Amino acid sequence: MNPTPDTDTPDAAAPARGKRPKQGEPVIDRALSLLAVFSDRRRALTLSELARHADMPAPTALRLISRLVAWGALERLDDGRYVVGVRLWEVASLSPRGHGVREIALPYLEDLFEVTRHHVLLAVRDNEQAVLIERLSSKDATEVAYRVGGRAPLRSTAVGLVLLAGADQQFQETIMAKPPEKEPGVAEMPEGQLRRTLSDVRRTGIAMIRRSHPSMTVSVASPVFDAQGSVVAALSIVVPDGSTPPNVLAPAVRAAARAVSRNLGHQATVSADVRTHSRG
Amino acid sequence: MNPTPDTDTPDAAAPARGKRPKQGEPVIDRALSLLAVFSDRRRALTLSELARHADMPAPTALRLISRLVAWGALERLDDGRYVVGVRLWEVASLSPRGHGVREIALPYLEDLFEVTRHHVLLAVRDNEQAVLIERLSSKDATEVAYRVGGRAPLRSTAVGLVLLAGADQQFQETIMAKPPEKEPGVAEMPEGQLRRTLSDVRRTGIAMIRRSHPSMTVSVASPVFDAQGSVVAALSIVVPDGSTPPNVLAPAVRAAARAVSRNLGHQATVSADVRTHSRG
DNA sequence: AGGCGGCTTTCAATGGTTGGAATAGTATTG
DNA sequence: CAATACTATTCCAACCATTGAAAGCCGCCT
Repeated sequence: MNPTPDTDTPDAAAPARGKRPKQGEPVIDRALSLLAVFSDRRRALTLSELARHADMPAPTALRLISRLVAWGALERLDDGRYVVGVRLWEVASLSPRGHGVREIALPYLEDLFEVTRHHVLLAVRDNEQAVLIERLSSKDATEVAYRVGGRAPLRSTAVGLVLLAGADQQFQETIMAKPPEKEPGVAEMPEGQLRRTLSDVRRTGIAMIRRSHPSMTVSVASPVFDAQGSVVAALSIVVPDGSTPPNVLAPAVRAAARAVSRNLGHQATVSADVRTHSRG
Repeated sequence: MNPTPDTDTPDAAAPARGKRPKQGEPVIDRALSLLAVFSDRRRALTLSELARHADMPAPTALRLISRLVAWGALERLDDGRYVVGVRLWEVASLSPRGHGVREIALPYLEDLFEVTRHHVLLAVRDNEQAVLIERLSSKDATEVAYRVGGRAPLRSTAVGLVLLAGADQQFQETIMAKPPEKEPGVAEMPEGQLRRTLSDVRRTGIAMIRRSHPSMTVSVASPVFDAQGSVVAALSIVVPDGSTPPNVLAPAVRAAARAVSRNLGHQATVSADVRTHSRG
């Protein structure tokens, strides 16, 4: 029912035909932005949802998605919605900092978990946050804040503090220059105290955080080193506040972290003089 | 090199300039084929290696890779090589059939593992193979054939048989029409026996495979169902041949698989076919 | 019985993409 | 130390994959 179906002459000033408002973004970026739409809360999405969130026309989204589905990066459910596919998961499992450390650490995490029956976590740093690589939990454990694959702030979690303490100086300054992420149930640390804490973490190999939010818990974390002596991950245990005293947990966590480090090729050199002088 | 270096006028018959040998492949496919180059054996690759294996010119590969790195799908190591990135792993962790079932199944896998101290596996089907989603192993367990993220044949592994038995009829016929994948250390099954085996698996909820290759082991697997009653995964245990009798393991594996199924929303209806469960 | 929303196909215009060539950097060899 | 070989990176003109409005479908709600 077009009100003016007659005149097929758009006349002058009507280049409405070939219009391409905002071409210019590389195809890959668009495809990746489609993947980025998926989140903890959005695990199954329709075409239009994907198109909307990735900010592109439906036909374009469909074409890209079809390719992703053909390859296996996405899968289509019976109801027409799309989910992240096993093929992508498969490739991602080759990520050294993802499944790589996980695979090596898992047996030790299991031992720790079996002995304590509390949450055991493994996390790595990605940019300005910690990413949870693994979490072992019994069915009846306390409520926990983070899920595997999720992100946590550096300044207000035990694993975060460990990873931050192990990062290079410049990065630490960058982080401290920024306002801290608000984290519910965790006391915010003034900069001075944070610096002292980080220094302590480096010295003792232990970070500790008490939080009250999802539930009253204490987290104890310890760094995992690679062969070059860099902190590549943080191992932690989360227990209900008041159950096992933290100072009892610390040695177990440290021991587990050291075991993992050793398996990563870290030479647990005795204290000092670990300076390598190579490349500027 | 050029026999006529003088005249800078290419003159006629010099179409060497604009040559387009084999353009025509969508950009995404190329990017994905770069990701596909990574494998268990190739976890860190140089630009030229990637370009070679993905069969594309280095500049093209570089451009695509740069985008992938910018997004976090790949990461660049200090030595210039590329590895799969944490960001990709993060998105992949949203895969329902990957980390999804894993997350739900993990506590039960842990229980089973803790009691038996043998390998516990979780696998899903992707196309014509099983993909290993999770594997719990103690540090001192027997040698094992597959790694998490790896693939296994459907016809010659316990999890494979379970997944095959749970697939739709048409798919099963497709598989059986093809020559079986050669698998070292596993006796090949003639079609008739395979059909009988699959039928047994459906009836009893248990598949069993004895293999001699990496070491002498027996695998016992059982299906995991979703709310619709489809087989979405297979749970299995792998023990050294001659240790625990398989008929002792079967109930434990079945129970664990059922527990996972229930958590996935499966209503364990009492099937008419299963009137006597203890096969006598 | 019509409107609405989402999904899919079509197609001409075009700009992102391409890859040879050249340059720069780096490791290996004589 | 030069020669060699390889890899990584930049450049750019030709061009084809990509684009998105438009229109056709389909199912659903009213």
